Amino acid sequence: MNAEEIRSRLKEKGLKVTPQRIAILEAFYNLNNHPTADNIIEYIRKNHPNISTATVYKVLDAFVSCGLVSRVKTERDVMRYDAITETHHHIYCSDSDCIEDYTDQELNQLLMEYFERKQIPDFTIEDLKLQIIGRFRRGKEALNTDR
Amino acid sequence: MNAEEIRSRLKEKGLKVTPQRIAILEAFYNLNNHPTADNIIEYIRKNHPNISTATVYKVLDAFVSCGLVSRVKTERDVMRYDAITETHHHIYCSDSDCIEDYTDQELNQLLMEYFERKQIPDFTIEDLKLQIIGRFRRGKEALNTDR
DNA sequence: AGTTAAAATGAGAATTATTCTCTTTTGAGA
DNA sequence: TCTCAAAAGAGAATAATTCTCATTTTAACT
Repeated sequence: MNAEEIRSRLKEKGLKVTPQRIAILEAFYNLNNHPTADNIIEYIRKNHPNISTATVYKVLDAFVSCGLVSRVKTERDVMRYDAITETHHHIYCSDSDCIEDYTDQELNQLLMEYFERKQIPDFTIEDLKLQIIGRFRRGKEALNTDR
Repeated sequence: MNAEEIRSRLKEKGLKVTPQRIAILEAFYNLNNHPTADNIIEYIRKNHPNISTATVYKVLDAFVSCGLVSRVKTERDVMRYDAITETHHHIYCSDSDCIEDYTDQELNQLLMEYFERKQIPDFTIEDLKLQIIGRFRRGKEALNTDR
């Protein structure tokens, strides 16, 4: 994902292109997984030492509003963000803060079919996200160093 | 759920029975849905005006540790708690902070069967929670005043 | 290229939820 | 009843996020 692609991503969403926004969106594509605001600040400060904290939060809000990224629900009091926009699910390690993505079209299909049969009265579903909570067995664990 | 039942709930979990803990657990059964620490504080202060904030947080942590309640993942920076311990899912209104419960044995079954077929390598599933995100249509909405 | 208005940024203060510290009190078993 | 570890209380401390407002920048329009 180069700078030009990032610019056009921003433009597509009707966002003004600023160096700060480019840096932050770039951070998403370079940081492994589900970063916190702080992860992003730390990352971008390497090359842009004077982007302010407030800006990062404001940009993140803007990105969330336009659907460029989404917030990840967690049990902790730090917000995490996700730049994957296609339907996917999350694996939450219960012995660390690691969150991994889980994408499987079959699961999506299964859920869609289920809710076609079982309507929730007066409710329109916009998204379905499965939280898969559990733990990785030792060995594999070392490979999952997402925070 | 009377005071005696609440006492024995606490004892079952090996927790010391204190008036504060009784009040807080009682609050869960009287407050509608997925309260925040603040909702609980507000509620219990009516009858126990001098329970401190720190105590409420400490008690909530204790309850979470012993599985009496669980934290609910949200996109906001307030923690919400849930006293339902059986497997269930959550309906998140995207236009309010309302979270409703969704319980259906068939869905649980469907998910279990799916993951029996599709194992996640080196991962042991402890819980599956579906986030059903969307919005209630007007009319019904007035009935869903969970914050 | 220059002008302009609206939007974005930066710096730091402010706020909010939560946690910590430390002293006092209390529950529950001996 | 006594004892002591655990729990509670008060308020300070912390951490993440939001706010304020003066300054700068973007992008559309000459």
